[in-house]
This record gives sequence, structure tokens and C-alpha cells, in this order.
Amino acid sequence: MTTSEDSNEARTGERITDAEHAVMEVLWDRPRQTAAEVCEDVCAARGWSLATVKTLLSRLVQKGAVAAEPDGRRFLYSPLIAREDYVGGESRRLVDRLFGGSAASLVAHLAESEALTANDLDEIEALLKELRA
Amino acid sequence: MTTSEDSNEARTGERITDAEHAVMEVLWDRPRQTAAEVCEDVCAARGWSLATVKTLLSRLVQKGAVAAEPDGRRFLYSPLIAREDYVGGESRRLVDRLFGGSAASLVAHLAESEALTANDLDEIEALLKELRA
DNA sequence: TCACGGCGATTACAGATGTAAACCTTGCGC
DNA sequence: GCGCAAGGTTTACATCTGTAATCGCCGTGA
Repeated sequence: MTTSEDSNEARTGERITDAEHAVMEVLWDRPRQTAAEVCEDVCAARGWSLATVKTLLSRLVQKGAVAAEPDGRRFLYSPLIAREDYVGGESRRLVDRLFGGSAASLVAHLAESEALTANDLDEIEALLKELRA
Repeated sequence: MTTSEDSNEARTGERITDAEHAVMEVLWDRPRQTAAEVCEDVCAARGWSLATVKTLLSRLVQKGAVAAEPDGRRFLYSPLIAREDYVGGESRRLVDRLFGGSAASLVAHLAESEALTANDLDEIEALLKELRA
């Protein structure tokens, strides 16, 4: 395959689903949380029950995306894959699927569809300068 | 909500899946094709059978994403949603989900992760200039 | 006219996903 | 010592997705 990456989910093979991703975000925000703690962060927002969070955490552990560190009789969960990597993978997927692999095309599209505010443009421009430096 | 769009799948409500998307691409490339014609374009590439294409076309029609114009005893299928809109919707979803809605963040990420080649940077810069003009 | 081939519609079916209840084990408080 | 609460594990189950096979209709060529 074209993606020579070996740092993200490509390694686990298993993809992280939408629901699972919500859990990952919580763990990325703060690692080493219990299922209950994670629930506190997402259950309300997504209308989930603690049971759902437990299931998702299990699946993530199975997928090798999350580590379960024993802490007494329970576990402290932490992400095993970096957010950077996940985000990178997802971004690349989108670019590959919809823009023929050209990231520039994506940016072009965002710009043309006015998804970019003047502010965004400024930021990007600044970024470019930085990258060029 | 932030998405004021009313032109794409938001209207249909139903999301277009990956497999369906492959079919859409063919139709965007050339509208008014029969199932068999579509198959010619994708079956080989995806290892599908004609039956699969038929199913996907049906689902797309149900979802209101594709129009089936009667032509004798068969149908000529055409996209009902513009590629622009689909691409825009998907892009926005990604940006919302992974970059807190900031397209600039996405660009920043692409840049930092070296997903952008020097060439890309040039293109983007040119684009910016144009947009500013 | 009659079987056959082309085509949409119906049905199938396994695996992934979202969402959760039920169950089981074990330390803790009474 | 014992039942309860907390936490993980197992089971459940409806949908959605991917991928087809099968059914039924009908126009066409023999």
C-alpha cells in the first residue's frame, strides 16, 4: 500500500470507530482514567451509559489502541496510539479517497467552499512562512 | 449549528458509505449510465460482481443520492448530489471531528506531518494569493 | 410462440457497530 | 463473616455495510 506509515492504527490493523474515537479523545485528554471517569466525560454528551463505555474500552484494548494498567481491582486506561497518528491516518484517508492523495487539493477545496475564514487564511499563511523558514 | 449547508447529503439525511461512494465517483465522472456500465468501471477494480453494483445503486436511489431515469426497460443512473457537496460535507465532518472545526488546524497538521510536499506548499500559497485578491 | 437473456427487485447473510443488560468476582463496611 | 457495591467480562441484539444469489418480468430472436 502507499501508506508507509507504521506508527498508527495501521499497525493494529483494526480501525477505530466513531464511538470508540469519542473514548479515545477522553483518554488523549487525560490518560490513566478508570471506566467510570471516562464515562463522566462522555456519557452525558453522547447519552451513553457506563456499560457502553466499558464495552468500548474493552474493544479498544482488544484492538491494541488502549492499554489497561491494573490498579488494584480495576484498570486505568491509557491510549496506546498517539492522537497525532490517528488524526494523521484519518486525514490521509480522506485526502486519498476524495482528493486523489493531493493534500493541496483539499486545501483548495476548503478555500473555495468558503470553509476557510479570513482568519484561517491568515493562520495558514503564517504557517507556510514558518514551514518555509 | 455551524454548518449552514443545505445542498448536500445533509438534505438526504442518509450518509453515503464507502462502497456507495465508489459508485458515486463513476456517476460523477459520467452521468446517465446503466448498472452494467457502472460495473464496467468499478467491478474489476473492487472485485465486485454486477449484482453488488445493482444493490449499491438501489440503495443510493433510496437514499435520494442518485436518480434513476427510465430508459426503456432499464434505468440510466445519475448523481443527485454534487460531488462538490459530498466532498465538502466529508471534509467538514473530518475537520469538525478531529480539528475542532478549524480548517487551519487541519492544514497545520498536514504540514507538520509532512503530508504536504514543497510543491503542495507552493500550490497552497498561490491559492491564498488568489483568494486574497 | 417460446425459451433466453438482460435488468430491476427481493431476499440473504456474515461481519462491524452502537448500545447496553446480565453476570461474576472480590474487597469493604457492618 | 456476609452482603453490597464496584468493576471487568460475557452475552445480546438491532442496524448498518459489504457482497451477492435468486426471483420475476419482458422484449427479442429462432
